[in-house]
Amino acid sequence: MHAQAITSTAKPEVAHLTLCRGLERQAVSHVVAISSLCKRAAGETLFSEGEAADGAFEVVKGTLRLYKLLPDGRRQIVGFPAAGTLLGLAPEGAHVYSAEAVTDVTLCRYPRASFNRLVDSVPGLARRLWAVTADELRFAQDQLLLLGRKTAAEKVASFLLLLSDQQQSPTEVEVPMTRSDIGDYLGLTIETVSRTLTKLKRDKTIGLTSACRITLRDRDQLEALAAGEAATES
Amino acid sequence: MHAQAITSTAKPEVAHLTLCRGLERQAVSHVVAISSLCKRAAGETLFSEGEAADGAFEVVKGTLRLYKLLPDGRRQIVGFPAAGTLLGLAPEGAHVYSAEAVTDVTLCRYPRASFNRLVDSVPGLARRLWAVTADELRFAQDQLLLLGRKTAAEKVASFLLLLSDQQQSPTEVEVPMTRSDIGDYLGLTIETVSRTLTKLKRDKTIGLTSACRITLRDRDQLEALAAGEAATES
DNA sequence: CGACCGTTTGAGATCCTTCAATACCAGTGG
DNA sequence: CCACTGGTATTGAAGGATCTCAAACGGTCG
Repeated sequence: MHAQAITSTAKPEVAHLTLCRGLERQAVSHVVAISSLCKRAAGETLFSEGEAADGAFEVVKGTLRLYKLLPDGRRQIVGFPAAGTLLGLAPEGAHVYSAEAVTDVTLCRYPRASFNRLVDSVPGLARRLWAVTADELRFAQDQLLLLGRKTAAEKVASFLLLLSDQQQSPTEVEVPMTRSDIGDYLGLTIETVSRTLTKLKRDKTIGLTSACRITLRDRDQLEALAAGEAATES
Repeated sequence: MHAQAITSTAKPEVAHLTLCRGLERQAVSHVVAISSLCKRAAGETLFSEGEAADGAFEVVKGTLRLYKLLPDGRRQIVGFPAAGTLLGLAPEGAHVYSAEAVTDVTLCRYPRASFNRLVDSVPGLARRLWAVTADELRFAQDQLLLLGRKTAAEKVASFLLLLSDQQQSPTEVEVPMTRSDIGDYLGLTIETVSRTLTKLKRDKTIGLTSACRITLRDRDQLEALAAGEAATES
């Protein structure tokens, strides 16, 4: 809980970063030239909605939460970027969401000005960034379907499968975020999240080793739920 | 209701299309060269989720609805693109949502292969498309907040202001879509949409000339509602 | 006029929330 | 070692916003 914001200028091992995939040797060296490492302890803020966006980031290690707030404090989390995710890419002005560290995180930072020059000078980079952003858009639209039309159980099932995908672990997932984070991501309250998990446990669809460690015992059932195949089990 | 799908190869007056804004004279002529006009009557399908994406479109006239379905028929509308909107831009494979005409529509179509060549050959185009997609992403994230955390009244108020913006009409909006469309856009049922509109009318916040014609009588109140400023009026 | 389709309105049910209490877990200090 | 504390998670009971089901209304078209 003790805040400790470290921003080093040490060059990350940038060659295998997401931003560099598919780039030529020389282009990669340019990316390395402008990047710097940046760390945040769990709970710390990376940037806030409305602040000037002074650059882009790539998550190297750990998990962030990105969220938007309503004036009275209602919160909607729009994503939990993990290692390999680019963020803060497009905004030509202010950040459109806030970013906090869920766990201790390491990031790679690209200052706005040099990043823009890079995009102009490296052929194909704009197109790659376009593709990345288009992927995020697709993901956001899936989330629209989830928030607008799925039930609590379907939402939670979708979320567990998302974690499973992210962690490339078909049966065992780590849940670094709190129930409150999960609720604000799925448009539910913490109580509903908790109750839904308990119900899935009773049904032997999942196992709850601890609050942050979940076993996917019946992946088929979870996938049916997440897909919305109205298979209402008694 | 009688289906009538016309696809002409007549060149649209493409010079002032969204895709061309900011492009040089020669580049514009290239865009013109690959584009074709395309029309759909109200209710007709432009493409369906899962189909191969054979090109991109720009709405020239009219309104579309883009939506995703769950297996049991639950529908989430992800957007109502109107004139000036580009769509089907990014997908390297299948469409990720279905598109239908809400009103009679005119579109400009860019076939995939030539469009891709264009993106590679026109400097700055990829970057522009990236910016367009980033804008859509931002919009989708606002919609996440709406679906996940706003009340029915806040959702409807946001929707009316969106229409007002789209139509650049501060007090009078045309509602071309049905209550069912609105409900599936806001994550509500048609009954709740209708009741909410009736309540806003009783409160003299809006006027309901007819089902598809709404007067914004108290824009401040609508904006306060849409922003989520928990101003619960008696 | 009468049928049709979308909208509005009403009454009751439901899912999820709210409020409140209890349980759990880790860290701290006695 | 164990009680205490603070924070998070779980569980319970009651309430409410929205949904479901059903009927009435209203505009359009033949």
